[in-house]
Amino acid sequence: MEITFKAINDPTRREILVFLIGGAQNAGEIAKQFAMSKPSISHHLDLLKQGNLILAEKKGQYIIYSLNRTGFELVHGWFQGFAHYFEFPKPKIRL
Amino acid sequence: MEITFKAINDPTRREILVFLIGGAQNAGEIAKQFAMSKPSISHHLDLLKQGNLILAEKKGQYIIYSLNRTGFELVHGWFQGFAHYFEFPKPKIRL
DNA sequence: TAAATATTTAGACATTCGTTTAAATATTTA
DNA sequence: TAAATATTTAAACGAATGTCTAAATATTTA
Repeated sequence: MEITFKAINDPTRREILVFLIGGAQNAGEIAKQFAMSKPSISHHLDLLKQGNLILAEKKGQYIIYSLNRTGFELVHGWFQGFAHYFEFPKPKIRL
Repeated sequence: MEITFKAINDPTRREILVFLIGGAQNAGEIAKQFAMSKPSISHHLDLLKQGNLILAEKKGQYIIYSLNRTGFELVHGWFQGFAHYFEFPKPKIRL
């Protein structure tokens, strides 16, 4: 919980997550999207992984990162309590 | 956006939000819930307010805090993109 | 096996964050 | 108007965070 919220807190990490909506990518491709050193991105990927927001799969010399359902469901679940309080309007299409 | 995620990042602030699901409360009543000084809670309330997660209304010498839809909708909206990616299961009851 | 490529780990450093105590402001009550 | 109550603002400080460069590890290719 704590580590998941922490992972989401950083803007670069949120951008990484949004980038991965487009599909799984290796660390190098992810790093290319940002004006930041590879070690920094590597560190961000590590925190996202700790928060169960992404998965890492080694493929040869590459590591492929993809979105991980687990972390998102955790946060989604936490927000459900407030959803009831506010009664968010029903989405038009299937969630 | 940034300030809203930042506000949600801290565990004490998340607890304050959950506490307010039970209804609006003044700063003193909120502070009572935590083993922490009042100025600390006051600071947390300020950040939550900045993130549009709570509203503050002065009532005599008290200040009444309540949940603010705005911030929650902002975060909810951000997560929608991932919801589509994962297709979260439909909730059983109305959101 | 040596060189090249992909990625992480380690260490350092400035900035941000959460907390505290003390003081200030605002409102109510005696 | 003076005292009491509610809350915030200010200043200080240690801990956590994000970034960098340099070095290490793992894999592939020549």
